[in-house]
Amino acid sequence: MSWWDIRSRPDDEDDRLARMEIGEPWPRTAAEAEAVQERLRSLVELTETGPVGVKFTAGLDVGYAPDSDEVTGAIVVLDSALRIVDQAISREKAKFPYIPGLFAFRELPSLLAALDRLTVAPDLLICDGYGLAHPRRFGLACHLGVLTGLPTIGVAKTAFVGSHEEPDAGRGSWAPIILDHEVVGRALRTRDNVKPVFVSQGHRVSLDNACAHVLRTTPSFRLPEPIRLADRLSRSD
DNA sequence: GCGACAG
DNA sequence: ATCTTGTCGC
Repeated sequence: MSWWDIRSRPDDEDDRLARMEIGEPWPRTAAEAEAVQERLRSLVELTETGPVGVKFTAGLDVGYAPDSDEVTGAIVVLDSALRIVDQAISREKAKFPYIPGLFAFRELPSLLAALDRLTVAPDLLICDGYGLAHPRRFGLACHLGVLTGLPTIGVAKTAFVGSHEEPDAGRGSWAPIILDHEVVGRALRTRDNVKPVFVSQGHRVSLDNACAHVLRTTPSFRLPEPIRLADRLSRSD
């Protein structure tokens, strides 16, 4: 049995929750984690249009080792020509199990540690997962944005919440993702005749610009180059 | 109640 | 996410 127990109850409500917003301590139960999401979601900024001349774009991903409970957070920073200018990893024991909707509590600690190890400060973070397109409108990209204050975008490889039409076959085509009668993201085609990716706002970037940044950083493959490279880095060694 | 469910 | 044989399609 693992050290966590998602069935156990929190003891001392409010002060404990307030401290958990900044990760002291890190939530241990699903109820605690959901409460933190409910409290932090009001801090998400969705009306800013986003940075214009982005110099350094970071891609973030987390890799899992086969026979351990270790996670490896990886970040790659690219310049506007998509050349690598910095990268960092952080490997540590997982602090939360994988639970759909609470994904961030598993991946955030190693990503924040890796961010601390960068020497080049990114202007924009592209996260592997969702942002606004989330049951409580607070996916990994929103959470990372609120904690760092940086503009963030969520890019996921599979559908999670909401529904969407099939976008046209050409690169750049898209269809809105609808959840509870609201637009929470887009299914965006990044290559002709290839499955779309799922883009949603994280923090301080409009949906239009989020999609523009995704296309700008996706010259060759299905996924944005920053995420591809971070994924590769998270598996190395 | 049952299945589905970002990585 | 990761393991992993075979299978289907271009």
